[in-house]
Amino acid sequence: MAKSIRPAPLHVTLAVVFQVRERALQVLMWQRGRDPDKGRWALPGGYLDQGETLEQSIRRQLAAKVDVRELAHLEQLETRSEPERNPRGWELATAYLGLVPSDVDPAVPADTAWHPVDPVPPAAFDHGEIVGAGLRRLRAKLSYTNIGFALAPDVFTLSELRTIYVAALGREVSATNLQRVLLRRGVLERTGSKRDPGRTGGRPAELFRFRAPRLEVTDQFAVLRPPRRELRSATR
Amino acid sequence: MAKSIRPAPLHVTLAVVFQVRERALQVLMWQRGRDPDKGRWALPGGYLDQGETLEQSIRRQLAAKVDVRELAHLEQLETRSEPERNPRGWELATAYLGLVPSDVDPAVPADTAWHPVDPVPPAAFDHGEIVGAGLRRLRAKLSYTNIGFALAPDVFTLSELRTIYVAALGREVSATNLQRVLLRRGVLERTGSKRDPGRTGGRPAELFRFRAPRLEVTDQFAVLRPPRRELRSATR
DNA sequence: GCAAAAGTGTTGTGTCTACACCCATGT
DNA sequence: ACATGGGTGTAGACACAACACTTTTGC
Repeated sequence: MAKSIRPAPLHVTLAVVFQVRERALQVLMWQRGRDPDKGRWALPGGYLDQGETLEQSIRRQLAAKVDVRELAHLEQLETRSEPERNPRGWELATAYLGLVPSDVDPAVPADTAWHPVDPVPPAAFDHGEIVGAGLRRLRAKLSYTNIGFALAPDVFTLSELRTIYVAALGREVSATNLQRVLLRRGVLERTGSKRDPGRTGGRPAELFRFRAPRLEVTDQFAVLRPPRRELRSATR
Repeated sequence: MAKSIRPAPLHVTLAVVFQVRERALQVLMWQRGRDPDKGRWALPGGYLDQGETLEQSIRRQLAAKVDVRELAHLEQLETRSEPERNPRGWELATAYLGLVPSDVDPAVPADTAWHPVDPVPPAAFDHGEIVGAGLRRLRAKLSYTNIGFALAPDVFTLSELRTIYVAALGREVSATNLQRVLLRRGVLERTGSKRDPGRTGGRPAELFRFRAPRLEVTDQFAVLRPPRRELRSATR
């Protein structure tokens, strides 16, 4: 068979793992101890093993290297193939987007840390561009899907959710309108219970939760909508 | 170096190439002459060569196999990795979405043909799912980007454009509203000239063209829009 | 009572669909 | 004249941002 003589590239999986921490969107990276790009920050990941899928591979890398089993969402981002992307040799990389809810604090190895994403930290190889791609994907999906569930705790007040959206989108979001948009779409639901106000007082906040724990498109036909008849029978 | 002993999967690139032909969205496939999956239809593509990028690879495959240089748009779709996806052995596949304007008719080899996409033809391997992914991507982008430029001729009447959107979306679209939506967004512009009516008469149709020949997001903030102040300064 | 925090009422705006109507041509 | 295909006017639906206002607590 010709298979054994055909050259094949090495293949790695990488993950852009985001979490909202201290009111900022942060990305998990580790500091390279060796050349090339020694001292720069790299995305977690590693080589694909024989017989595993890309998703199994990135889950394995994340579980082994950074004890992140709290991954609430994981989706494929893109596959990079520039021959010069790794100076050591030909290597393809398939990147994933991972999201961790804001109420957990995974233990990470000594060389690994969370970095605010606003200025992307000096990154190894093409990892800075990959972080940018993850950021664009996350921000887009925040407006037309329920992806917020993967960044938020199980239950939360609306001002907590607002903090998360502000951090992730990098701009102001009003709690008033956030509530109405997400409730109307059926993305959020009220739990019925309330949170005790602090010693500073104030009206007790209602607790909400996301209705579905999986990604759903909530605003499928933002524009160029199908005729109303179809909408009513198919979507409603 | 450890590189030479690490097992790496073979890597192929595939393309879902769509064109609107005879008022239907069709996909380019070739019929396999050998097992596995002999007689079933497969997407064009082939093995990645050393030192080339995925995009170079799929462009080479398309140019060599099916003389499609009229590709008006090409974007990466997804990378598939299920170990059993090719029974002959471990093989990853990176799929691309390609679009051909409706006014050209590329010459294709004898084993290759266009297939209406409504029932996806009996496909080899996981190619049916890949066609589905391409279809979803195209349909979504038709509503929030200018991607129609890649399916339409350089200039066209609105009823011609309507035919293309109807075929691609698989549902009714009114020419009236299509015109207004696309004109308002600045996606379309009038050429100033008109098309002669046939011998059947009728008011001569204005000719339009897409303003930009590259993909642009035209409806970035479909929902959860940023505050008006930011919109005015940044977008307008 | 008053400050603080949360939630609701309401208005205005922009963008879309739907449909009636008007326009320009060939026969 | 009138059939035919193309374009416009306009009303209504809807979802959103903005902001004033009300509710509920602690002190």
